[in-house]
Amino acid sequence: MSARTEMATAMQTIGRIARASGVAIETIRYYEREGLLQPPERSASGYRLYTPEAVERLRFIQRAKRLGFSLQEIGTLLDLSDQDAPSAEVRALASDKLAVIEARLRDLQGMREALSALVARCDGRGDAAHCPIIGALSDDGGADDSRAASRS
Amino acid sequence: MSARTEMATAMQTIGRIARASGVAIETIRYYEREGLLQPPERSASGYRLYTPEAVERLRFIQRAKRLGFSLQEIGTLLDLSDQDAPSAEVRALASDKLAVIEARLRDLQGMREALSALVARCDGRGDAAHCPIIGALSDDGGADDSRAASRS
DNA sequence: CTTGACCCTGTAACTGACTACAGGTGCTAC
DNA sequence: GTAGCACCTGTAGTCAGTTACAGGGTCAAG
Repeated sequence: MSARTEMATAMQTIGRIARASGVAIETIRYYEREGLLQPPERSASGYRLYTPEAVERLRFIQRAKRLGFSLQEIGTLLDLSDQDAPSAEVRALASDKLAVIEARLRDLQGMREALSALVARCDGRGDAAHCPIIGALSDDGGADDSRAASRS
Repeated sequence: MSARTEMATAMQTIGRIARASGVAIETIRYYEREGLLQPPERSASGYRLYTPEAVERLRFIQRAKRLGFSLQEIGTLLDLSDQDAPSAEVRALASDKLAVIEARLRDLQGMREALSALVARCDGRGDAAHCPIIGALSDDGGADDSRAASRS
């Protein structure tokens, strides 16, 4: 195989595509088990032999992960892409995920607000008994601590 | 149960404090194993008997969870509170957590922006091969994608 | 011919916060 | 006196996404 013949496009072992993609070897095998990568060819001795497309597929997975897709969703995305499904399905998946991310954002914004209000109210002097943070966690609002409410 | 004797402030079984706090029985036992709740008294037959403060402690845990603290951190918070430690330590824990939440928020905002840009670019017509979402995940190279480049 | 780097399979460990189950005892009500 | 809950301990399973072995076989270099 000197220069580029029409044949095999320089098959690579798992270690090479791991380095090329930045995905660990074990993770690549895991993705294969999970069905995100179709089983590659094997050499006579059983080594996995990948085409360069495998690196692209791994990069696809990494990008989708960065956008917040789970591996399962990424599997679906790859299937849709492989089968050249209607792009509306891809869009639906993406906008569902967007909605989830936005919900999570609202959640976290609530946490941030509550927490920063507490941090602002605590000057860091005195001790925990008088700390507004502990106070807020200990009891909802200004309820006096009497046992009047005990009822089950 | 002859009316209220002077003694124990109406000790409750685990099932009752579970209902009163909204925390599942198994979870309460789990918190005990994890050291968030100190082991309660036991009846002669070995049943856990809780004081009403246990419900408050469980509510503390729930509130802290809602603010994004891990159980381990909540354990620390409870210890600080129990030992009446300097409130600066509580404050430090809270502001560390705030920083983590803010970092996570920035992360998610990045995801949201990237994803909503993609969703906006896909009109849901045509098929996956021409879907800008798939395109963006498949290859960083071209936002404007000309077919020329990507033949693997 | 022997290192030593690389690859294989299969299975277990890890994190965090639970949740479930098995196998048993105690309590309450009819 | 017997259902049928509530409770006990201890262990194992769940989710997601890896990561780490153990115990081998393969390959290129010296």
